[in-house]
Amino acid sequence: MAKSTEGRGKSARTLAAILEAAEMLFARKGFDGTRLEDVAAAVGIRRPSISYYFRDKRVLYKAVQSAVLSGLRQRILGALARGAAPLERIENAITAWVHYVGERPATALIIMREIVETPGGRGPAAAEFLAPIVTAIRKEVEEGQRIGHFRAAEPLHFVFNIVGATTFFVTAGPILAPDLPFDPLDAEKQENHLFECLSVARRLLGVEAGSRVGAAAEGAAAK
Amino acid sequence: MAKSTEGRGKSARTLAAILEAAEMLFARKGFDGTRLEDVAAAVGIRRPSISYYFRDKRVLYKAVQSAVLSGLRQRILGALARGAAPLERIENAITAWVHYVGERPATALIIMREIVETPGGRGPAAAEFLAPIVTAIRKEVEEGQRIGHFRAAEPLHFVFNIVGATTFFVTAGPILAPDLPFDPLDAEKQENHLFECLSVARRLLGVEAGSRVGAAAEGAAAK
DNA sequence: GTCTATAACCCGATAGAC
DNA sequence: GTCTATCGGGTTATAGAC
Repeated sequence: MAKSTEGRGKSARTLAAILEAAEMLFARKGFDGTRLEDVAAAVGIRRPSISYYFRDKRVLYKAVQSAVLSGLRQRILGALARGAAPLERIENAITAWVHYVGERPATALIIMREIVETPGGRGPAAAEFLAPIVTAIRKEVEEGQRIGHFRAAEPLHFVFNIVGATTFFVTAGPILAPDLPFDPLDAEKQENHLFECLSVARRLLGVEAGSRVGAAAEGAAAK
Repeated sequence: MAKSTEGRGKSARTLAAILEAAEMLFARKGFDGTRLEDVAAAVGIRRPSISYYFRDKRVLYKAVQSAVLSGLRQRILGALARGAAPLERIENAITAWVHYVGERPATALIIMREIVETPGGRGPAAAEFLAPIVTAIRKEVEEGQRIGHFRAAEPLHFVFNIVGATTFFVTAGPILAPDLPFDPLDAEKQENHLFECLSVARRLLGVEAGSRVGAAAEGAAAK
C-alpha cells in the first residue's frame, strides 16, 4: 500500500527476498538455528546488509511470523464469516485452514515452533494472531450448541484435534514414517486429509455424517 | 541391572537427578535453549560435573530422548499386543498413548521438537523410536482392512490425526487459548480427550460407534 | 566426584568505508 | 544500499586442583 512496501526500487525487492528466505529458514531451523548469515546467503547479500532492513534478528522473526500468521487469520476469519449456520461456517473455516497450510507449508512449522517455545517463556509471540482465530471458532461452536445443532462438549478439544491433525499431517511424515514416501503437498492427499478433517469435525460436534452443508462455499473460502 | 545403573552410590543418584532435570529442561526450552549450567543448577552441582556423567551435551540429550521415547514405545507395543481383533488392539494402543503422555508430559514436547527439527537436518534422532510404533499401528490397520473390519484409507492419516490431536491437547493451550484456564493434566479432561480420540479413531477407520470392544484391557494397557 | 579457571568458538551487532 | 572489519556476549568443553 504505502510506498515503503510497494515500491519498485531495489530496496523493496531485497526486502521481499529477505522475508521470503527468512520464512523458509526460520520454519526449518527455528530462531536459534537460523544464522543471519544463511539468510543473507540465500538472498545473495552479506550479513550486515540485513541490518539495513531489520534492526535485529528478533524484528526480522516477528516480521516473518506476522506475515504468515496474519495471512492465516485473515483467511480463516473470512471463511468463518461465510455460511448460514454454525456448521457451515466451521466447515468453511476448516477448508480455509487446510488449504492455507497446504499453500504455505511454513505455517505448520512456525505454529509448532511457537507452541513448543511458549512454555520456555521465550516471547508471548504468536498468541496475538492465533488466539483470535480460536476464539472465533469457539464462539461458533458454542452458538451451535446453544441452538441445539451440536452436542455439548469442550470446544477447545475440537480445535486442538483439527489443528493438531493438519499440523502433523504436513510435518510429521519424515519422523513418524521415515521410510515411507509420503508427500503432504500432493494435492490428492491434501483433499483426502481435508475430507477426513470434515468428517472428524462432524463426529466431534455430534452431527450426523448425512447432510451436505459445507462444500458449497469452498471456492470463496479458498480465496 | 548392571552396577552402573542400579548402584546405590552417590554416582547413581546424581546421574538420575541429571536425567530428570534435563528431561524437564530439554522439553521446555529445547536443545539450544537449555544451558548445561541450568541443568547443573537444578541438580545442585556445577556445570563441569555433568561432564563426568555425559561426555557432551548431545549425549545427554540422546539419553533423555531415549528414556522418554523407549518408554513410550514399550508401552504402546505392549498394549498393541493385547486384544483379539485389530480394533481392540488399536484402541488399547491409543489408550496407552494418551495415558503415557498424561503421566509424562515431556513426551509431547519432545516429540514436537523432534518433528520440527527434522527438516532442519539436525540429527536423525527420534525416528529410531517412533517409526517402529507407527509401523506396528499401520500393520494393524492394514490387517483390519484386509479382513473387512475397516474401510480403505491411508493408515498414516489415521496415525497423524490421533498423535497430532493428543500432542496439541497437551501443549497447545497456552498459545491457542492463552486467556482460558485450560489444564491438560486434569484427569477428567484427559479421560474426556481419550474418549474423543477413540471416537475419532472409529470414525476414521469406518467402524460404527456402537460396539464396545476396547475398554476392557484398559488396566493392563496403562500398566 | 566435584570443583575453579580458562581456553576456544560461534554469532549477532555495530562502525565506518565505498 | 551494500560492503569489510571488528568488537563483545554467551556457552561449551577441558585442564587440572581438591
